[in-house]
Amino acid sequence: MTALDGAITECMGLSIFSGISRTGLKELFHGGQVVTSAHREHLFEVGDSASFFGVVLSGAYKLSKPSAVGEDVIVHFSTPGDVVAAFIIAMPNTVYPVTAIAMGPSRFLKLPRENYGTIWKSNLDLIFKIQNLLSTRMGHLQDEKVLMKAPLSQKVASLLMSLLENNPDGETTLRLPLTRKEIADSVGASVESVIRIMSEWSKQGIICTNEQHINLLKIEKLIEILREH
Amino acid sequence: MTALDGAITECMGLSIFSGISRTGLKELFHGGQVVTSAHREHLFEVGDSASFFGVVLSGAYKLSKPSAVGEDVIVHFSTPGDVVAAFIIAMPNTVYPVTAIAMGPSRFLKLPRENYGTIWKSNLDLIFKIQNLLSTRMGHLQDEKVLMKAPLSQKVASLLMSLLENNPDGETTLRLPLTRKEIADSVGASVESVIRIMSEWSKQGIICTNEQHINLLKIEKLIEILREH
DNA sequence: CGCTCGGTTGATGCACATCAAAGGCTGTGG
DNA sequence: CCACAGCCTTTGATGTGCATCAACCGAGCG
Repeated sequence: MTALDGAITECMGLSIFSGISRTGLKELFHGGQVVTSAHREHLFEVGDSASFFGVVLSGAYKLSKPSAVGEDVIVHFSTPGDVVAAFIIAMPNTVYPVTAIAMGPSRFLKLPRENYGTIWKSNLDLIFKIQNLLSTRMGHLQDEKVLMKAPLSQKVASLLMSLLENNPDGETTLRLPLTRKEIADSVGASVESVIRIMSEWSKQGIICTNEQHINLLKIEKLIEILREH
Repeated sequence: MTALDGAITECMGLSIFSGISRTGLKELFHGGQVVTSAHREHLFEVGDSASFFGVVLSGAYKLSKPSAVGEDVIVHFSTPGDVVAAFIIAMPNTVYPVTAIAMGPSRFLKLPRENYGTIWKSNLDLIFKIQNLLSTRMGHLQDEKVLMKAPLSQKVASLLMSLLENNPDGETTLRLPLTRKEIADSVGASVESVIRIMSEWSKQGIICTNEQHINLLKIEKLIEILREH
């Protein structure tokens, strides 16, 4: 229970729950529990019957789908404050369309699916905030599609810039610990190609990595790369 | 007014409005008007301030975004019964993120943005149906992303198969009139490459085109192509 | 001390894009 | 009625961005 109380406190700061009182959150989170995931631990797998949704509290999870070749494609990075699987839960009898895997130690507020149909659904304001969340996520997918024909460097630059949006102003080091492989899986390229591009950027001092944390030193340069051609 | 009445009748058959009475629809469509678009006519442009949303009545519209190169990328084909721009309208002060262009003569039920915030919003059931619509559309975008690394033939096959979903059972000729260029813009390839693949299929009797209407003669073959490698 | 994991580099090949040219078809204006 | 422009399709020749394969290094770890 104390973990849940802590989670409630954490959630009060999130924009998606703004305007909701502590007791309101207690209701929304009824029957919920905080789960902690180790690095690379699976929260749920594609094809599992969808029995819960929830909120990312700390760390991060990557949502990926297996491709025909067996290689996974990452469709979304879920960072703290992100609501996961809410849209799926809204539909009857569904399975998760993606696998959720922890990137580094992470914490997740796990809520029973029933909550959505009852308590969450009755909060119209919340429903619309979730719809907006879904809408912006779709916007990102569309933006990626637009870059389909663009050179790989632009895809990588675009990914890094979009991850920057989660950062507080001025902070240029991405919160998310990202391996080159994960970048490759996200933009649909091979690790080697991503490495070739990023080590070139490192040489030029545009970016700088340590311990999988990427620091975007010269954002103007990245923007320039996006405009190229 | 009579055109609007006709539109109401047409909409009564749509699953998204199921369970809503004629008078209910009259309310939802208050202030609406039926616009007819000629082939290639623009319904709205990317960047326009979003003043209306609506329902496709007949024909079809392609939703596309301009890429850096100037070439357009098609993000969605909207066919009859599809609700367009509802998610955008839900957010305050937004512009259209895509351009909508008629594919052949088409008809569109144009509704003032105010309706969404007032009448539509108060129908919880409708809101959730729209959310599901958004959710499945996002699912398609994700599926496309998974195919990023797949050979072009699979992307084209996947597109054709997904368009088949709109068809009544047994009907294998796509309702949507599609040019090779549109297919290319949708899967992120060049016209020539799409043509090379599809004319090979034509020779093999897998598909058959006339007047931009594509008939999928051997669906098993297409499924086989999707499973390959 | 072997193991896996993340990063890196070079050599080779292929699936596409790109460029070029041409023919049919439709609509439009002189 | 013809000329002309745009659009759609097609085919061939040529080039290239990136995947693939192969090998190697350092770091953490049981």
